[in-house]
Amino acid sequence: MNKRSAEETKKNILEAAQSVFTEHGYAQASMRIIARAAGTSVGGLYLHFRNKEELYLTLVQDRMKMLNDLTEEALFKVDGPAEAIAAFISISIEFARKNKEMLILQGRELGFSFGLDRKRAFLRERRELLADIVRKGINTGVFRECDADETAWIIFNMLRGVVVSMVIDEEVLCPAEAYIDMVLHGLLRRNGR
Amino acid sequence: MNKRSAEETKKNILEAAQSVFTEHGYAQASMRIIARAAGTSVGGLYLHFRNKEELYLTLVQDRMKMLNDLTEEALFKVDGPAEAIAAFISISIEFARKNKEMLILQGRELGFSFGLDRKRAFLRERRELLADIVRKGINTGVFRECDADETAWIIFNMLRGVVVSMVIDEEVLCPAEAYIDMVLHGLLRRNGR
Amino acid sequence: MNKRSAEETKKNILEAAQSVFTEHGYAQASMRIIARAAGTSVGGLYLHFRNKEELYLTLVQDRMKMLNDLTEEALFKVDGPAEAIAAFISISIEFARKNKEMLILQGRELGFSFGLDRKRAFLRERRELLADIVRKGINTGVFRECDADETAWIIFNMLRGVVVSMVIDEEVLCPAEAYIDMVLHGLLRRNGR
Amino acid sequence: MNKRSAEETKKNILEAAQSVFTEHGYAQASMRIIARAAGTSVGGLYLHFRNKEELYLTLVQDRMKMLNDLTEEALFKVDGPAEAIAAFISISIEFARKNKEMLILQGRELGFSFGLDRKRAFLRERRELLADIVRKGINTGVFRECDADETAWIIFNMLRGVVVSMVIDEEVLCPAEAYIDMVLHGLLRRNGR
DNA sequence: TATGAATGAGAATTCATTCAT
DNA sequence: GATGAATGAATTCTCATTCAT
Repeated sequence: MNKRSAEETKKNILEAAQSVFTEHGYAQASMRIIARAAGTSVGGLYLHFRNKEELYLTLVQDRMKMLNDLTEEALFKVDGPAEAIAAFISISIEFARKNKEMLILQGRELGFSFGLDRKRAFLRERRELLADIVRKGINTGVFRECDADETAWIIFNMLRGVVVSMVIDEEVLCPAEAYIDMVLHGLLRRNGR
Repeated sequence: MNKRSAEETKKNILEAAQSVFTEHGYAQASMRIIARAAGTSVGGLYLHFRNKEELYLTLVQDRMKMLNDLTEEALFKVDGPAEAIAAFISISIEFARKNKEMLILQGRELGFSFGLDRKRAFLRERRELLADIVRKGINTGVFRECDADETAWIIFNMLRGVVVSMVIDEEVLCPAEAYIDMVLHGLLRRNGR
Repeated sequence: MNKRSAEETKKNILEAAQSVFTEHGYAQASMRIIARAAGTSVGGLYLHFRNKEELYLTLVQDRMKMLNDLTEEALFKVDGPAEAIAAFISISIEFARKNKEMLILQGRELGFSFGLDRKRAFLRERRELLADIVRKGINTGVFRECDADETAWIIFNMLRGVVVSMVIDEEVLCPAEAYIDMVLHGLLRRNGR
Repeated sequence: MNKRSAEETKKNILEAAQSVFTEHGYAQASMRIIARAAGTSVGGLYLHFRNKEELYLTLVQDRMKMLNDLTEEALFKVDGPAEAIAAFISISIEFARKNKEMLILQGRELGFSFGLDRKRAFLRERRELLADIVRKGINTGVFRECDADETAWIIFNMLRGVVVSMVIDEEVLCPAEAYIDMVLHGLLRRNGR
């Protein structure tokens, strides 16, 4: 086969793997099942990925890049820090809705290999992106004075919790707007409101 | 051996199991390793727990009860909904700091047995507790008008995200006060502030 | 405890063991289950029997003796070889009905230990008893000329088949009389009949 | 490896398994031993059979089919019910001599799965075949009046006893003719004989 | 005597990975 | 490149037997 079809096979495998990982979890997803789902052979998997871990991590990288691209694109279209925060939250929740467990099947199962480092780098980057937005909001007087890094952590963890919720709760999620509202306004009643 | 030592052994096993589960995750924590960590034999494990799942679930039940007790106690001492929210958040984060992964090693790995149902019931209960506080806040005019259930979900998921963060990030957490602040005040600058 | 109650305990254990062996088979009958059924402890079992095999074999010896006693008693009351054959068959089937698997759970599972030898001796003895009856029948002209030993084997195996049937078939057995009839008359139509 | 060698391996395994089951019995025949005997690995066994039970049952099905084929063939060549009975007995004993324990290692050990049902169906079928022969013998006046079903049961159980004897007794068997004679003539002296 | 917790070898089964075809 | 049979180590779990109490 030529390069193109090799690339296609790889894509096939990744898609199949995602659905299998999503359904069974990492440990319970056997290479045999993934191969079958991808319409290839067990050996075929090893032609494209050195081992199970690499297959999994490739998948994760893919999603991380995808989320980064989506976020970048959305922030580009947006004006002002409040809108930026709103966009960040919307994109994150929407993405999570579509990729669910992919985001929570964590490196812990994989034994803290290099994959975790990359994930951490990715997470840090996103947190810093958030912190930048917050900082800008404070500097322009749109947001109240606060520690931008801490605030970024908080919003970020809130979004991670949404992912957990999707995996565990089997209930309808509340809309992204509610999260945005909470972040922007908090709970306390405002004067003159 | 007498009953006392049986009870002690059980406690030993639970403690060892917690540390092994915490370090390796559920799937990678083998009964052999747990037995070794508990200073007992593989067979000994099965003398006290019917199987791996029961061992794990016992651990989880323990923590759930512990957290419930702590929360109840804290809320009893507190005045007003804002303080109640603050207490709920503090307690949750403090507890998570001490129990880490125990709260995130999820049912998916265990095949969605009754264990998951109990966890869900536990989570629902806590969410409802939160919702009650929020409702009271709204009714007394302390909190702004909002959907109490949604708000409870949001705060709850934020706290879950904190747990995830503890498991993954290996970084210093921002203090509970920051979370409380965010929930109570939100980000936007208030008039006259 | 004194000797009497020790003897009673032993009897208790044997009875419990029989019912457990009968229900689970030898391999699946665990000492724990037998102990529980006997209302004693696992250790208690080993106070009365050196090991599982000895417990089982004791049981088998008991039944063998019981069957021998019953047979002897019945043959004593009977006149003529035809009646003796009939009695032997009746007793055997009746006994099998009451003791079922005890007779078929065989030494093979136990690794051909000395137990098998005793069983074989028992079986040989019974076959010889049958052969004696047949021989007497031939000598007195009641039975036709035939090889008495072979005939004993045949009748004996027929009775073993009845036991197998009880274990496997879960159907109503045909009455002992039918077996007796077959043995005495055979299938072919007789002249003048 | 190609399909041919897969098929061959399967055959190898079955042959090895038969000899191991025959020697140790079902419960004591471990997959490790069977694998070693088949010159393959433990995992290899599971490549061809879902589990131990399936491996065993495949073996049993094979023998059942073989015996059915042999019987059918023999009955086809034979004239009259007496000869048919004789053929049935000869074939059964000859077959048992060659396949020994395969026929007696029982379903009880296997937990009464579907395997037992098939065995029972097989046994019932054979009993009915016998009953048909007997019925025909009665109708044509060759056999005396009797209950054909009961008679079939009796002959059948006799043959099962032969199998038991082969497994247990380690002695020379008496020839099939002796069994045939007993079934056809019975023990009692006939008039004018 | 009696108990039952503890032991550890051994069972069935799974599965990532390799490699001859 | 592609296949899928083969490997064997690792997993969970069972159980006869021992022994401190």
